[in-house]
Amino acid sequence: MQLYEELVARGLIAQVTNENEIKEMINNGKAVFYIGFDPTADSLHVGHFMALCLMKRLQMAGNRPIALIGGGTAMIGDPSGKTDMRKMMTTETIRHNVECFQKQMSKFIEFGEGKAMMVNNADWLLDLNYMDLLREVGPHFSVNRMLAAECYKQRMEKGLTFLEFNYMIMQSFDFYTLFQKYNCNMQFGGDDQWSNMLGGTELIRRKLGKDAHAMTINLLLNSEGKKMGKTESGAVWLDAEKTSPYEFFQYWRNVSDADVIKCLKMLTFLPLEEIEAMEKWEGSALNQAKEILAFELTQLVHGTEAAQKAKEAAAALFAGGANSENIPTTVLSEEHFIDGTVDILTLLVTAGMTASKSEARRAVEQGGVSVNGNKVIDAKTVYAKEAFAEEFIIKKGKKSFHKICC
RNA sequence: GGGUGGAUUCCCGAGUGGCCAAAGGGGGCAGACUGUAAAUCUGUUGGCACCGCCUUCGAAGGUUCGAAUCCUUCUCCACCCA
Repeated sequence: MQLYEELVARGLIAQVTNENEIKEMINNGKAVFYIGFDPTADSLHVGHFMALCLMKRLQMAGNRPIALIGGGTAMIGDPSGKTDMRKMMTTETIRHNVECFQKQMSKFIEFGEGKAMMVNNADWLLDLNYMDLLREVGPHFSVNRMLAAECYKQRMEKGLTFLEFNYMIMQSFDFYTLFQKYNCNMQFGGDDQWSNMLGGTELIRRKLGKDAHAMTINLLLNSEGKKMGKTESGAVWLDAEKTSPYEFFQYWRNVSDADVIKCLKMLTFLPLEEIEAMEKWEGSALNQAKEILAFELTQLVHGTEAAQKAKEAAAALFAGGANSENIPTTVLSEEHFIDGTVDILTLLVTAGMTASKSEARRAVEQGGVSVNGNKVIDAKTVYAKEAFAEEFIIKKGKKSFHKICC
């Protein structure tokens, strides 16, 4: 099976400008393609991970990847898929995020001579002259058509500023620039980027009379149609500091039945035949598939050792509790103790298991908290310092574990 | 620039002088059930020293015994006119 066919089989491809030409190009390693990443946070997340995997697959087939970091476009903020106006980011934040992105990306993709290339669109966007730009690309964009684009349509109800309206033009200008500088003839991205990407191919055709291509990958949606990779407390980050390998593992271990196979196909590098075999598993047997999914992904993101540890920690905890080296841990310091003791509410809050003492109290009162397997009944329960010499594991609800030591 | 309507707790959205920490829904959290899934049912959902106190209804002032509700100014948003 060739690359393009595999991408289709994995359910990755959403829209393409010209199927035959794209197929021909990427299957034969003739594409120079780029994917843009706007540094809107200080860590990459799962959506970026998918794009990076795609990059890797294409690279393995001999295509040349360009990772574009949007140090310039982040100054504007992409309105696509957003219902509200974004807060403008400060230039310092953007610069910091760019650095974080660069560091993380190098872990997934090999950059260097003859390998992948990394560029920052701040390098050409920041110094643009307004008049020159207007005269150069302005005539090639129809406002009527832009307003009809899906990504703006949604915003016509809630409001759209001129700043954000220009996002499409900047992204188009990126493609136009890369086409000229590096012969970049293809752009990939999430499906929400489709109209922005077409803006680029259009601009290249009008300005240079040449063809460039665009292809989008499906967004990772769960069976309810919501974007995956998000939890209540925010995104699932690739940075181990922001989302620990254990939490990362657990996120994927807990996907619903309906989503396992899809995730395996879209996110892992496991051979399709293997995944198709798992498709036949039913009921609780699917738990095994979830474990494989969680392990594979944790391994890709955090390495084999971390994945192994996360898996063992989870197994130990859910099997009954003993020997759990690798779960999230909080170390207490002197100021947590009053008269040599700490109360359970303080522990829950300090461990970050609840946001406030009130929430902690509710959890205890509703019978949702246990320490080393024993249910905590009284919210006023206190623990002496000596209690932490032994293993001390708090469990909140069914799945939330945390170790406390001194 | 002129006019109109709006800003409510995580989100949507009720509330137009005291009975408001604020209806209802969504989401979250916890319990039961279970497979670390889904569905369902129950409880809960501002904070704290928790039968009491404190802080919230865009911001700042004011009227009043008392304001999310009334007045003034300001900020932001949508719509209409230019």
